[in-house]
Amino acid sequence: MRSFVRAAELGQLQQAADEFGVTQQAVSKRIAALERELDVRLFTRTARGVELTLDGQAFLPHARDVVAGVDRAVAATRPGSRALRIDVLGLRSAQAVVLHDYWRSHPETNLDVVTLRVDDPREAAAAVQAGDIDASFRSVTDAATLPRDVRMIHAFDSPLELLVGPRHPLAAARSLTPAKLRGHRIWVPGIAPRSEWADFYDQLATDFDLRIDAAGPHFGDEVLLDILADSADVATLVGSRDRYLWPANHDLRRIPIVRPTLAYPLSLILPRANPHPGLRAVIDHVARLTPLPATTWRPSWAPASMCSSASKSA
Amino acid sequence: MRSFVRAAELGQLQQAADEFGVTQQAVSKRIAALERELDVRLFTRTARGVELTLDGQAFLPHARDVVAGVDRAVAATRPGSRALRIDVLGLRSAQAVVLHDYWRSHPETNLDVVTLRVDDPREAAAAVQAGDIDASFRSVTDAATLPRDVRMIHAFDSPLELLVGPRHPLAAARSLTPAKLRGHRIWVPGIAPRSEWADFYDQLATDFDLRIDAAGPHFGDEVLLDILADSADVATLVGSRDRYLWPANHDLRRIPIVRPTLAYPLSLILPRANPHPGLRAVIDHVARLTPLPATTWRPSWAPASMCSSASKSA
DNA sequence: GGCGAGCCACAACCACCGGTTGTGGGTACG
DNA sequence: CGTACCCACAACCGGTGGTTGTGGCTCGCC
Repeated sequence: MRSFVRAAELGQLQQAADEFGVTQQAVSKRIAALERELDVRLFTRTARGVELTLDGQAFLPHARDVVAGVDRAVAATRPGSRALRIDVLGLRSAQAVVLHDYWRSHPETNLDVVTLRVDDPREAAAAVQAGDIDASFRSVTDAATLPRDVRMIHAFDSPLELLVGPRHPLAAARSLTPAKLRGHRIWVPGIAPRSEWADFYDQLATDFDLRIDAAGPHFGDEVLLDILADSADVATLVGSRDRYLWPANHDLRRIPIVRPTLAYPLSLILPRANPHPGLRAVIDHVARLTPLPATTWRPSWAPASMCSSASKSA
Repeated sequence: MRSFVRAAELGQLQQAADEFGVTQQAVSKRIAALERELDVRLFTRTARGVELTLDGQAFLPHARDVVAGVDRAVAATRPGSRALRIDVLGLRSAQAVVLHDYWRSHPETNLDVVTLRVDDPREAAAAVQAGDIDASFRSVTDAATLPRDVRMIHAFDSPLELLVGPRHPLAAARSLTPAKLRGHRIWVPGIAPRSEWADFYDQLATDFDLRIDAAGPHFGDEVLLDILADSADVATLVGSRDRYLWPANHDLRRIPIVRPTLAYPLSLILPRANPHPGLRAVIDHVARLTPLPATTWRPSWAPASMCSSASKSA
């Protein structure tokens, strides 16, 4: 395809061959192979070179697209020149959704979203330190435990919603206060002990006298959603921006929690020295997300909400 | 790359190999070759399959992009399932610009713009008839000469502007009436005798008593622009939507012509039976272009301006 | 008009890529 | 603790994709 594109631009196989450092015959065979594979003629051969046929003209932009895509793909892994790479906790998490929003409003940025698949923010910090990733969205319970080379800035707060099946007694509510959850069983599987989420739910249960069951392994979202859809007494908590309900909707309901809103604080871990230049725009973007009400509940270790002033410190 | 994408989705080389109808070892070698070429590890191998590394995660969407691009590329040439293919007279012509506008407002359409490189509308009609292209923007002086299998509908009128260099006596005008052009030399090179353009300029010269010099070969836009920029007495006519002034601007001026506006009529030639379904939207789009004033001059063979009702007949 | 200069295509040749089969190592599970 | 399953490595082999050599074709120029 590279040969085809270049030959089409130059109008000659010979020159293209020279540029690629191969013989004219090699390029001729490449084109011939391409034509054989597509079963169309791409060039009309003339005495002074080649000229695109209709099929060739139609093919050319797509071929350009492909070679550019290949270049982007290899650039995405080359340590020196690689795109902005940000770690999130799960591709359907609120962080991922916010990043996706950012990318949609800035489609020109070369952004790769990855998941480290580790719970511990310190491991994420180590990956940032090592340069494996440029930044990581995490909730850091104790900033002092981070390595010296990385720092952390508050990104945004993710408000929680209750997710229940149609037979649950709270299924019809339009919104709920935390007090209304008292006595109901809230099941949040897959929470590693002593992780950032465990701490969060511990405090939440204590402060509002809730019954949050964080035990048991997580067998995947689909299993969880299946159970919720069938159950009349199990509910779970999800971030309002989390992208759930993906497989077959299941007729589940998301019910906002208010007075106070419950917020899970998310910070961005980034290197103290030479952060990726593209990070600035991302930070600005998350800082402009609609702020939560002043009465919002946050865990004790949450950083003070900085609103849009956070971007200044980047 | 296909193997990589599929293996990443399935989490196993084995299954991917089964799908591709090759052995597991073959896929393993493909992945290994990719990793060697990129000089990164894409998968971590586990006992129950493979899992993406960070680099692999970053690479995956780009790889998906590439394979999708390849699929689009081959689809663009396959006769059965190919994209909407429309012929225009030059990639910088008003027709091409209008199509580009259309594509920008409907990025999802798979549109290929090609140039047949023939002047004669009947040749374009033959290409439409043969199925080489789905439609062609042309100015047809005599609809009766078209083959029975194709038909023609009015697309839009392209208003003309005068293009002059800074030293030309008319260079300072904000707009001009055709009468003001009288006596000035207008040079329109590259017009084949008895072509649609030749007829157009003949009538124009006659109706307004102008001096239009259509002789001489066309050595390319750059040469024409060079000559215009230097000359104090040569001007030319261009469509207001034509994408000229491309190389280095040359300090040329485009001066609209009004009272009356001079319009070059463009029709769309399309097959009478089974036109490409995507054509409807294109026709609707060009029909919605801002109409020209009622006093607009058109050549005698121009179809009556149908405004937006043209789309009905598609 | 004949001739040389550029092109591209075809033929023959050969290295190596990309598939095959066979086998071994590692991990999870009953 | 054996079994099942998956991936990697080795040896092998045909075909792809490069090379050199050559021929045909079309310009443009004496």
